[in-house]
Amino acid sequence: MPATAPTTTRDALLHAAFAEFFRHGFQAGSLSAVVGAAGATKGALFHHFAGKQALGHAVVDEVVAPLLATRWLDPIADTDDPVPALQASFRRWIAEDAGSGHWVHGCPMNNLAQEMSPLDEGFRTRLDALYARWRAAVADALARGQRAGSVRADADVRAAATLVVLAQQGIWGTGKYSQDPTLMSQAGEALCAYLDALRPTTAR
Amino acid sequence: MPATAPTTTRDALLHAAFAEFFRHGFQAGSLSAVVGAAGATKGALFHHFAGKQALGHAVVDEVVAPLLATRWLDPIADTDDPVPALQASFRRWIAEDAGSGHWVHGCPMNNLAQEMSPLDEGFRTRLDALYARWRAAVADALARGQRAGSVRADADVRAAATLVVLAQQGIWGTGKYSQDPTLMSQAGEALCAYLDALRPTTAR
DNA sequence: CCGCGAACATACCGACCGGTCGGTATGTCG
DNA sequence: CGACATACCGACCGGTCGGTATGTTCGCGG
Repeated sequence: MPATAPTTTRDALLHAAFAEFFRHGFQAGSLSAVVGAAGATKGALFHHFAGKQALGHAVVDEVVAPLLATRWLDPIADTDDPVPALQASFRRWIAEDAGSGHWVHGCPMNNLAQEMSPLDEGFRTRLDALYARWRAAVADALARGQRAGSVRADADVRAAATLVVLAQQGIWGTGKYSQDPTLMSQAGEALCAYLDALRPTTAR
Repeated sequence: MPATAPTTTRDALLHAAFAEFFRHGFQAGSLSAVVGAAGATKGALFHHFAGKQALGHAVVDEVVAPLLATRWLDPIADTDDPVPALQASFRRWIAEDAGSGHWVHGCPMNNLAQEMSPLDEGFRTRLDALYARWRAAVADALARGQRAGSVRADADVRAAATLVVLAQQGIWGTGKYSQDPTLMSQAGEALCAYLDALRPTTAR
């Protein structure tokens, strides 16, 4: 076994690449900056990844996808009352990103999807699949809510799930260009109001 | 006099730059490609614009802003019944972009806002102002609807306007990564359903 | 008819990019 | 201990980028 575990250098590169692409975009992101931030060298990077494109794909698979799961999928995976769960997620992550300052760079997943989808089919299929999984998770949670009586029976769960995910893109995008956390949370509250309308009238 | 009038060269450069930045983004967009598409030269470009940044700002001021006005602002400028007007706009532009194929590149204004806002304050302030004007136009239209009785009096027009504009970003973003016009129009219909809920219950 | 500046064109520059390649250090294995 | 593999290093390459310096054309006031 080598002195340093092989996964450590690779992971350092992967996370440095995620940060670099998050801040500057994929195309404008510099591999020299990535290896610098990771404390590695070009040789190490090209040893572990076939090229910039492969590095980007690995970032989606191994960094972005788990982030999506912990942030948005897991919190609604088992709930029978999805409306407050979704509202809590939105309020929590809006507040957290506003506090950390990460919000000025938008949503990493949406950034990559918007920049790379028309240019690289590998990026597009990966990110399209992630967004489809996201919509399905929201739709499933809403359907469970319908069965449990916490969501109106006449609600179109597929359309609602599409709107929720699409609104997440819009909210983080709004924060990015406005650099105004007030506007961002106002946008979040507008979505929360929409979600409230999905509850049965008796529960309101 | 040159073979082409001076304003024509400048306009050709401007529109070629708009197309180039729309397809490849601002940073990845090439000035050589711009001058090639415009049938001009580097000398002409740097004669009319101080640099790539100034060219980009001019594209926002002189191409994107008028496009926003004709597409989204003018159609709701005077209406007292904003809900069907907004729905018609969304359905029309979704259908048009799906037909032209432009939709795979998303929304030009949102593309620039997402890419350049964290990097260039000149872009950010311009695009932030355009989005603010957009939100104001929607909110004004909804307020007129309230006065005319075509919009529920208890609706929060500011929050609704924020959601409508944010949803536009999300819908075009969804079309871009999914490359699925069906999903895009489904997203549009989800928003139209939300808009329907803004009408008075008696009108439904 | 002349000069003069605006409107271009052409040739070129340095910087930086992703990617390559010869080499090395540190193992493992028979 | 020799043969080989993995992990990593860093100088270097071709190419493209935004930008510039200089030359040329041409309408137009005098």
